[in-house]
Amino acid sequence: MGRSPSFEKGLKKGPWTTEEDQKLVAYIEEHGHGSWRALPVKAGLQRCGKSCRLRWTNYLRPDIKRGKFSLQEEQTIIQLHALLGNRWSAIATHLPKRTDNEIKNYWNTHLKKRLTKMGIDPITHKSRTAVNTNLSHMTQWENARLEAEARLVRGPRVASNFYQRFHYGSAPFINKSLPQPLCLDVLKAWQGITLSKLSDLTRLETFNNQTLAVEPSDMKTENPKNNLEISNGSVNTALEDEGVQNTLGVAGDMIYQDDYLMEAFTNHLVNDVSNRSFDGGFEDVDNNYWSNILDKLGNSSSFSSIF
DNA sequence: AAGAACATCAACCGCTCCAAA
DNA sequence: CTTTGGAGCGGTTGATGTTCT
Repeated sequence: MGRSPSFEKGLKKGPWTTEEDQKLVAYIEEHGHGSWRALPVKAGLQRCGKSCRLRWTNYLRPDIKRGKFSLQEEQTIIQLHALLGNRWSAIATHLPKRTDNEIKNYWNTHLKKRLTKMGIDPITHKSRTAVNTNLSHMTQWENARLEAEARLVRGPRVASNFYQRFHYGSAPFINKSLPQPLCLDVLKAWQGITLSKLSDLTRLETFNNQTLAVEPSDMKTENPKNNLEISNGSVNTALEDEGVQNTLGVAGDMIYQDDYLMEAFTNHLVNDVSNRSFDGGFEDVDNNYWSNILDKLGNSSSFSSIF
């Protein structure tokens, strides 16, 4: 837009000093930021408005949570990234008190590398290892997701439409007068269910005395695609008794761990929506679709009963 | 101990979006 | 409808810190 770079106006660049921070905070606390462009002069800062806005939104704002990301935050980022791609601001809206910049940095410096180490393409979220004896039964879910993503990621516009239509309900065919159940709320609901059910599973380890082949540390950190092996049929029975077998995605003799289960659910969701949208147009995916899933999640959390 | 290599993250740049004129 | 300019987004840079050789 032809705005002059800050250096042409003799404005300061680089790291902010404590004094500058204090000036900015003091001004905004008293007057609000108002026009960012006008703010620096009023606040007595030799900075461009853009620099002030960035400093405030990414660092000085009082409602910012700093420090290490929790496991749940990491999971949320990975899941949302699988769904939304590099739309950091959209991802940030679902991580309270975290900034898009922080999430972006965290993804690039930690999560991306971790996924790569695990053999997962951080862009497509596809497993790089075609053959893995322990994962062979996951192929169906993986394929379903890939097919769905392939349709969705034909171009940024398609992906963008997908997100905007489902998240914001901004498409003209959606009745804006109704409250919009959000697809990401569905994901959150599912996440809540799987996390609670994993607590059940942990309890079952001691209940059954036939331990699942997993250490607590494996359940939460470096290897989300580790499987929980059921050591014998009695555990299966116990799971059925608990009513969590289907919920936890038991397939054959395996149970998917929480992270993978979340991803599997996302895949089902993307696939289901994608199929509907291409078969009958986006019009088919409206409030009722999300309400329906939320209802089903409230009553039953199995894949088969939802999709 | 020293310097090279790598990791982290605050900050910047260029671009797009969108409301207002 | 077109133009303008403010705000925000995502990619990238570079200063600084940490680890490795």
